[in-house]
Amino acid sequence: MGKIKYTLIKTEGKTKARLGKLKTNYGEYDTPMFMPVGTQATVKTLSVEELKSLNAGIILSNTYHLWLRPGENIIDHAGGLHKFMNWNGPILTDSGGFQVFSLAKPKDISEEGVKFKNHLNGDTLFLTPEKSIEIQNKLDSDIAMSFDECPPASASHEYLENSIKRTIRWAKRGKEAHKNENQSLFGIIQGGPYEDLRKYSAIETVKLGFDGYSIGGVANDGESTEDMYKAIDYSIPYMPEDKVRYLMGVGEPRDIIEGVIRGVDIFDCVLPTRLARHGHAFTKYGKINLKNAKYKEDFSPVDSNCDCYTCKNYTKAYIKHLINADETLGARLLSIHNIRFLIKLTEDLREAIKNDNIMEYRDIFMRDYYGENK
RNA sequence: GGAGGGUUAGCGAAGUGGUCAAACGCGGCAGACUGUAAAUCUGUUCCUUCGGGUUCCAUGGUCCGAAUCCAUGACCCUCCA
Repeated sequence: MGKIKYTLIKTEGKTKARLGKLKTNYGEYDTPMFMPVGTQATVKTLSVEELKSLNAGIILSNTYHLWLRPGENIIDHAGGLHKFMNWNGPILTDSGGFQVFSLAKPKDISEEGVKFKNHLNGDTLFLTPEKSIEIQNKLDSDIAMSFDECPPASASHEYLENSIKRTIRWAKRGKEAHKNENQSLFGIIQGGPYEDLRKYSAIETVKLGFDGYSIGGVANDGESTEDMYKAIDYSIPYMPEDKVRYLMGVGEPRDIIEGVIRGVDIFDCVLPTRLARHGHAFTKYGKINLKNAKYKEDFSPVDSNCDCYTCKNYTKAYIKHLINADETLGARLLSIHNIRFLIKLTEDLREAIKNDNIMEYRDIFMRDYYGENK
């Protein structure tokens, strides 16, 4: 048991795409990798057996949500998050940084920490970098994230400059508060789409010395895809080669591919499970909406190219019926498929890196999925 | 046999003289969703060649004007015999 260890195996011939290995407390995993999100200590609608069957590696959980419910002490008493949720694979906990964006107002953010309105009962709460790390230590996840401010896409250069500096000070405080020797701690690079800010944030964060680094603030509320790629391109050059690189919150297939090409190793996203609950499915030929009337009598699988349990056993017509009837099995079957789709995408990307033909892979994928040649 | 109440768009249900092609809910049809306050949210839902046309059980009437008032009929419900 100990810290996570990243080993770079090779870099793809013509791009920055990296093939790597991640040694964790719960086994070794290949990167690039997609990590399903299970905010409340559950990947919504899925059992851990189902997750395993998808070849999932690391899964995510969330400090803020588990802090409120059931409380970190209960999870501690249960023997940690792995035991509590019966997941014997690696877990990464987000720090609550995203909730700074989604629940707090700018005026609630101070040097000391962030004032939240408890979304369950309206109580006023205060989360600090130290508190976030302390909670994550107790949750006993394998990877803890630094507590950062995740500013909205509309934030100005001036606002962002102050914000990233504070986030760096918070990262330092969090690192000093971090006590769990079996838990890795990652730093987060912010700075919006600005080259100078990303550079500054990356250099200063790396100076503090973390076990891995992530790029944040690219998938909050309508950042353009262009700005996301800028954020990656401006951050990557300053991120160490021997540490894993994590692009937070990204899961649109195009963005995973573009992220990998730019040198990102791991991704997480709520998209596959949320889309599933809303009746949508990723397929080789683009995203489809099972609610559409045209699938009423379509007795073919969601994606005939897919190897998942759902595609091997169920038809579009049946899943459409389940979604329309508001039956939870529909959401579950589509969650299985959508997560598998993204994990399979990363498996294919690893293969393409091995074969030094990731650009060709991208072009074919884009043509099939988006019907374009980008 | 007597006394009341009712009939509104696919369904349920508001509306009781003009601002009504008719609230709202459901259902239907689409769209959005990127570190999950998200099994949520948004749009649309009589026909249309977008000028307009035809509607509120049916027919007739009053009125400048009717889903709304009057008459008759049909059907439904409740209570009394």
